[in-house]
Amino acid sequence: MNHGTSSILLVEDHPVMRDGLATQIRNEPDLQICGEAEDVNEALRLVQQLHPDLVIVDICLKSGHGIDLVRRVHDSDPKQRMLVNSMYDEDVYAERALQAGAMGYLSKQSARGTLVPAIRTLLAGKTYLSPEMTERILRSRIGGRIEVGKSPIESLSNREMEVLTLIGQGRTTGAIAKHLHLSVHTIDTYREKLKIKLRLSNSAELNRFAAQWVLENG
Amino acid sequence: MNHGTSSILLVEDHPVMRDGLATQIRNEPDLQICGEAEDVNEALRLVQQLHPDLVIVDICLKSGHGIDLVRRVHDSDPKQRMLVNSMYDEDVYAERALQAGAMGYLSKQSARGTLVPAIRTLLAGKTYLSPEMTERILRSRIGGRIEVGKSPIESLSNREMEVLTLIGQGRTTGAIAKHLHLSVHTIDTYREKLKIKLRLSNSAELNRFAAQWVLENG
DNA sequence: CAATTGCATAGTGGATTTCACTATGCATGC
DNA sequence: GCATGCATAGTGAAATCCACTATGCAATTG
Repeated sequence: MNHGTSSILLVEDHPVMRDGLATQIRNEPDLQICGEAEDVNEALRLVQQLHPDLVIVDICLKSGHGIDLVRRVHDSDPKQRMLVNSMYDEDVYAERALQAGAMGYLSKQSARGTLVPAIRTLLAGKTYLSPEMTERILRSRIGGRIEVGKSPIESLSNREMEVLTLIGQGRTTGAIAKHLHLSVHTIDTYREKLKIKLRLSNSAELNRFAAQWVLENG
Repeated sequence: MNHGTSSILLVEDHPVMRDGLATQIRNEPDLQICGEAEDVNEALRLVQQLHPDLVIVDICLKSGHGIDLVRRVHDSDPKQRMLVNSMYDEDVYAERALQAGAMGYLSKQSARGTLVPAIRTLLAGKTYLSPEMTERILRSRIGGRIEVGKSPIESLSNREMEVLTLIGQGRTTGAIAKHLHLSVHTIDTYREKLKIKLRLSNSAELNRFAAQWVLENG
């Protein structure tokens, strides 16, 4: 597959962002965009149908999380190459993305012009990470020593993080339940878990923490 | 200024996103990108130097917040037209952006192809908001026109402001009542008053607003 | 001056959320 | 196979939210 053109599927619900990715990719004669998807279901369908050489997934999609998509694609085809593209400042999602089955992670900080090298690295069957991320992950894996400034945020599960974000956007328990198609009891349980993990003593503090967190990180 | 080409300054620290914006703008012969900035200081310098017809500002920048930039530019030149571009799902920033002095707000949800119409609307001296946002804002201020630059915070009484601060510190209704030696009912009434005056639709939004306000002021 | 308006305070009652529990099914890991 | 963690959901009592009404006191205004 490497000697012809390589097909790329874009999963991105932000139109301007999609244009940005497309523009950079179209400059490369041997790369071709074979499809675009805006949500998880559409993306899953297209992956099955087109079997692209590479899928580029945005972390945050309208319906459902990018990480979910990565996991589901990885479950159905562990060989599918996926590059996760994050718009957030902080790399709270990097390790999660890799664990879910992505082979590369591009953060907002990534310098102009890293997209194409990242794509080529993945197409060559290798893993792409920014130098900083590589450094960070290696240090945390090998040393095992206490990481300075490590926030309890990182101990949150994906679902917990998702709920935290929604709380921080000022949504009611009921609204969150509806949004995620879950019982209010379930959201309630997540709130309790969040309070324990983040060492907050009541709902008011959780709301405040979530609001600040959303302001500072996506 | 409207019969020649219009100059646009991009303030965006995400390279792919910048490409996306640039691609769409370059399709229009009468629009010209006169500069690009990646952080607040560079942006301020370029605005002073180039006096562009329009500045497009991303909400979240590496160093400092996009809203800050909008406020600072607005303070130095209230006539400068600014369009805020948000990558977030929810419109937590929309009203803040307008209050800070922006004349338009594009969210992630904005349909493909709303960028150029938004630009033209601003260049024509009008305000651009998505239909949903317009609806939302109009509903919350029936009769009153949109006054940018004036915060509803100013309409709060001293006691109301005090309660807002305490809410933003993450305190319970009960805790606030005890702290101020008042009945919980009274605090409850203040909460309701605050929601009305600040045009928030429920308690969750009030908590979020208060937390953000305390972060930035108080 | 009487009337209105705004503020601080507090109550009622039904709907919703919080909070501290328990519980099940499914993975992962040792 | 047995512990641990995650996602999900329920129960019941306490707290809170939310939309009302209400009172007393100031300042403003016609």
